[in-house]
Amino acid sequence: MAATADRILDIAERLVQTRGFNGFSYADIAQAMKVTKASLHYHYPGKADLGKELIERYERNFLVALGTIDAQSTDAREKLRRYAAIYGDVLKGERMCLCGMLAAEWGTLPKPMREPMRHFFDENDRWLVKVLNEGKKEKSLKFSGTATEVAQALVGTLEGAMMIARSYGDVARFKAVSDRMLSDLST
Amino acid sequence: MAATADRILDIAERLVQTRGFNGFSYADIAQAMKVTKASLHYHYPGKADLGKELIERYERNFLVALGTIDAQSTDAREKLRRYAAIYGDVLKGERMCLCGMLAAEWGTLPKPMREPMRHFFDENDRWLVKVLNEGKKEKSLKFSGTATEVAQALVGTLEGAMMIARSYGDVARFKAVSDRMLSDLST
DNA sequence: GTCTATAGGTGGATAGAC
DNA sequence: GTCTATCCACCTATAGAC
Repeated sequence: MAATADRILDIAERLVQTRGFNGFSYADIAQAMKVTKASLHYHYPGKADLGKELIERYERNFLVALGTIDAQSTDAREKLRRYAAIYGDVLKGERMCLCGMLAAEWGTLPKPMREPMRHFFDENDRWLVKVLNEGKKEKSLKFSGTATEVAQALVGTLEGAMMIARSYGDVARFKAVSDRMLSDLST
Repeated sequence: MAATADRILDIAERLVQTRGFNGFSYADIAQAMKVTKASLHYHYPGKADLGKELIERYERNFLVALGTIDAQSTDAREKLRRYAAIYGDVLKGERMCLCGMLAAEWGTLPKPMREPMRHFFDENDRWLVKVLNEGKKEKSLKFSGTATEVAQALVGTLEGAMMIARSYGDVARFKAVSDRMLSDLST
């Protein structure tokens, strides 16, 4: 039954985004679901297995959201605005980006989770580079340097600003940084 | 004897910067120093006490470094370049910024460490705002929006880019983002 | 200040009944 | 699939000898 496995992921996802991968245990999930720890091991034998699934589902959902942005936006500037809004919405839920959190925990992250985590950022870069070039061509965006550099700066800024704003409990702080960045890129 | 207490901080600092506050234990420090765990508790009764001292020393050292930059730089643009270089040097040592790491672990961070951690960022902002305004006045720097917004964007970008670059083992990736940001602010 | 010894708890994980 | 029961490693922390 995928339902249980998915509920586990839902709860684990929230825990990682708020407390980090090293900051939660099977016991936390078990308590939230009102099952025993042993049941969880049936669905995900080890914590690293759970973590890997978590990242892969998160990336799938993220890519679907980017597809929706592509389908519904009129220009590249609007796409970028909506991209940043995703991060803002996560922060409003008092969460960090799942992969931003895991990047911070890189030093202790189980091997099977490392490559999938970077893959998330690679896909983000790929989409952003596409949008940035599109925006330059249609003249809704302007920037100096390569699109790749700008894309990486963009992700870095959003992840970093999010992380710091969360520790101040101040979503407006994130919004100010995000808006300024977008206006700097706008024609 | 301050020497032992300081050695403990040295080792704990490296551990937090590489593995996070939840990613190391008294046993790790004890092993590295070749003493027992019990000895460490004599110097720092609880892990939160150790963490608090860690942040406060880190901030003191950081502020000294900023003072040196103030004393030795010819203009604000140069100050900013050297500020970013501090982050780059930390990353070259395969470490994260201590407080960037703790910001990611906000959700599980012991209460006594929270305010000191934010104080570090407040002091960074304060210094950056001063430098940014100075640079605008002397025309070595240019930017839109308020100096506070730019300062917060700057710290966010450096912390975020650092975190992601570390997970790629790619210092050049950080340097590219950092350099681009500085050139965008330069006249 | 540092040690031995240990308490009391929690971590991830497994065996085997139902 | 979920349970009870249990394992063992590790965690932070303390008492008390030296």
